[in-house]
Amino acid sequence: MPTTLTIGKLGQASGVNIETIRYYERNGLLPSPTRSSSGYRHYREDDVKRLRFIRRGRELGFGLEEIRSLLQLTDQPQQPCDTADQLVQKHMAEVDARIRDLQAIRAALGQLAGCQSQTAEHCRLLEALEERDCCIKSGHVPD
Amino acid sequence: MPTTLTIGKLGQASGVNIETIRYYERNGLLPSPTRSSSGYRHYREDDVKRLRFIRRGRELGFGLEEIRSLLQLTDQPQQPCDTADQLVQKHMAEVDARIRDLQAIRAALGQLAGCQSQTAEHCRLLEALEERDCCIKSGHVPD
DNA sequence: GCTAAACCCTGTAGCCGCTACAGGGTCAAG
DNA sequence: CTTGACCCTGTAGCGGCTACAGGGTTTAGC
Ligand SMILES: [Zn+2]
Ligand SMILES: [Zn+2]
Ligand SMILES: [Zn+2]
Ligand SMILES: [Zn+2]
Repeated sequence: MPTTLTIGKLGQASGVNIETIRYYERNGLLPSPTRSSSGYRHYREDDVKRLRFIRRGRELGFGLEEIRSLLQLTDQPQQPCDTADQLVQKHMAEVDARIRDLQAIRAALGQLAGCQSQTAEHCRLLEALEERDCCIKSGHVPD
Repeated sequence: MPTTLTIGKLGQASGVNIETIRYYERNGLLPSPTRSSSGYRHYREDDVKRLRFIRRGRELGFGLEEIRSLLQLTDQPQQPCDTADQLVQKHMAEVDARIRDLQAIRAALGQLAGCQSQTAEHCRLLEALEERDCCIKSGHVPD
């Protein structure tokens, strides 16, 4: 049982791509690990936890800056957590807004699906995008 | 009533940002317009329509490549429109998937909102991201 | 001991769809 | 004739990765 991990093992253990791990290091989300004499990175178990933290944050849709401030908070357990809670609220509102936008898009697409025309001339989608008042408004029905 | 438009007027008429118009031209979505002797772009009414087409496509969430192929189709009214219809189906499935993902995120966030703890140590969000079995699993209730 | 595969390193560039400059030239109103 | 609004090109940045190229290192098998 090794006490340190190479970047490949860390990737496996955390479920994060190797290139992404290096990217996080460059961006200061993951501390620079110790290096072997030949320059290989060597990680500790803590780094697995930290990476998994980041990954779950990403899965919830948080941005890297938000995750950065959450990570900072975990290092100071006695600090008040209202910034974290505000982050949840703000993010939840954004998610709600995106869902609403997508549902509007989805509804519009539903109107355009199931085109009966065979040709572009009276295609539902194209008429809608061109704002042509043909089949939809004038009641023309394609063969 | 001018027969040609400068890029600024085109932007106003179409609701598309000037920089975006030039970007579309670079990417071949909008044909290169004629130029005045001093190099200014001069657009025709058709270009307004084309830009509005692109804008509505974007509002429905289509990518520029998809819009490019739809634009091609509008120039050939006798062509079959099945590629357009398949595009709608495919895109609608993507939107549905995206909505489902966001709803899962939204539900997870709902569980994490309304944290009662005052400190980071027992913050709902942080415990969840750290996968710590504290308040949630062990039933510990913060003050 | 040697070779081949599997791993690691740095640095750079690409993805999408814009947006924002910097550093110039041009045109119209007063 | 100046001022300000417009226009031009070219380049770089956003977020969050991902994919090389072109090297060096370690490890397993023979
Ligand atoms: Zn029609
Ligand atoms: Zn159709
Ligand atoms: Zn707790
Ligand atoms: Zn909290």
